[in-house]
Amino acid sequence: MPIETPQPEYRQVAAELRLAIRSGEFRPGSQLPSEPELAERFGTTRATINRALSVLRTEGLIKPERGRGTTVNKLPVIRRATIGRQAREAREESGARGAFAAELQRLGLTPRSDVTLGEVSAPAEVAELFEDPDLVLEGATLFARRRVMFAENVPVQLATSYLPLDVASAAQLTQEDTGPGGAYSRLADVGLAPARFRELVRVRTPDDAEARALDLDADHRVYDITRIARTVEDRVIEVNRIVLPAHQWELDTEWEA
Amino acid sequence: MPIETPQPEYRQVAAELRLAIRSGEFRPGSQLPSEPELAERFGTTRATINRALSVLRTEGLIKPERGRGTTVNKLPVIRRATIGRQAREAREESGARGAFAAELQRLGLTPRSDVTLGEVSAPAEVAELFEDPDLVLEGATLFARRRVMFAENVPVQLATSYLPLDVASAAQLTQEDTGPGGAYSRLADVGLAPARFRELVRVRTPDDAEARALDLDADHRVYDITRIARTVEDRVIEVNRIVLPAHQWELDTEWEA
DNA sequence: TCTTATTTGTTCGTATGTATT
DNA sequence: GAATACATACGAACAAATAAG
Repeated sequence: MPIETPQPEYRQVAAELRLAIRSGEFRPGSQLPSEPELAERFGTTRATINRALSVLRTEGLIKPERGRGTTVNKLPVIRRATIGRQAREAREESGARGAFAAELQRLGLTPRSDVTLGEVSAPAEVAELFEDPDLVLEGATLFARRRVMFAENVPVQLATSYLPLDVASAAQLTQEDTGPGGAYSRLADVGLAPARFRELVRVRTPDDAEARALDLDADHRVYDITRIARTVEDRVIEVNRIVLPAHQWELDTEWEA
Repeated sequence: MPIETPQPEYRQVAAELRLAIRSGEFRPGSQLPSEPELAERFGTTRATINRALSVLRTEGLIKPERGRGTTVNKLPVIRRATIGRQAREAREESGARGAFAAELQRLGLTPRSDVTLGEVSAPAEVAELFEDPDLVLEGATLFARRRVMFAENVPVQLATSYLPLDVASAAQLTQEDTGPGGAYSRLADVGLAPARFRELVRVRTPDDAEARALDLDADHRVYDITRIARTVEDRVIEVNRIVLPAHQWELDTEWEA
């Protein structure tokens, strides 16, 4: 009979610190005691404390920084509505530009967004999703709108929208400002309104570029979301690759039977 | 200017081993060399190898076991359809009982499922979702159908379906076998067909019970899905809490604009 | 059943590196 | 430059699970 295995020391310490944070002993935004101090307090060595802290770091609860100390994170969990986020009402909610801004305004957070535009060579896994003989090839040229989105100046989302070149220019999406309602409203304006969507969600570790852009460690987890938008005629009109720090987001889907 | 920081040694080792696995040098189901052997091969110590392996373990790529050695995992990623999984056709697909069996049969995997039935005291976060004055209280009594689901005898899903007592008995869901089409078909039979669904998805570490049931480590990640089903009259008829090992599942959602 | 060897998990002590104050 | 703080690495030891005899 498998008796209760006592948890290893670094997990016990992690659990106690987790409780101390939740109970308010260490408040969001405040500093934890240094590792040597914690080692003293828990009667163990710095190596064990360091391992315990790295558990909480990976969970997104704290942010240890060399030379600076360890801070308790403060951002609340952001809820992302999967369906309806493309509805015009949601996108234009309280004057917000796009679904992201609306999501943050609901939490009282200040959104900001950096956009980079340009033609790119299609990654293989994106190209094949277009199901278009001219585009299936890896290396075909697509128009890309890369966005880095911030909440309170903390990066919380990466999104790269890939469009066929003709679509991008027809819908005037080669400009930075997509106007009220965002890119989907512009596509609708030229008769290319998205009619069907599909999202594939995975969880994985961030690659180097993502970790840098989102200020994550290599052992954090991100949602990797691929969204495919089609017109009524079933033409794939956009592929959007979205990366979200997993500990900062909750996905919310509603539908009718 | 922040020059390229070379990755730490344990990450370099992890990356090389990841490649070696993907390239086929170490095949799914086979054993990795022992830690001392790998330490020799990479010119480092066992401590560093151990840390590198724990990176790959957390990613779900390998399964180190004390005394036994380290095995390369073999289960493919399972795709879970969010919408449509409640459609009768999907549930009854190729004679399968329920959506889970259908998902696995599509991959050629053998499903198995253990069910535990009984009345339980409602967890607070479940009770409040029922929005029913008699049930809102923590500790109200609900009927629970707990399922542990296996693919090739590996546990890959936990699901606990909570129902009000009167609903459970009316729909005959207090019996183990829910018949063709599963529980939702039985609810429909008695005029309580679910009409609207909502799913909230989070990613977190498993608790002790989940880790045991799913054979996971404490630093793995799981999807924590809460599904709420309502009737046409908007009555919450079921709350389903689903736990999936994050590295084994992909979530697939399709919808019309 | 008992013993022994093997394998991974954890902890310690120490040392060094890197970033910040 | 010095002090502080976290990150990584090494070597050693022991614990716990397994396998082989």
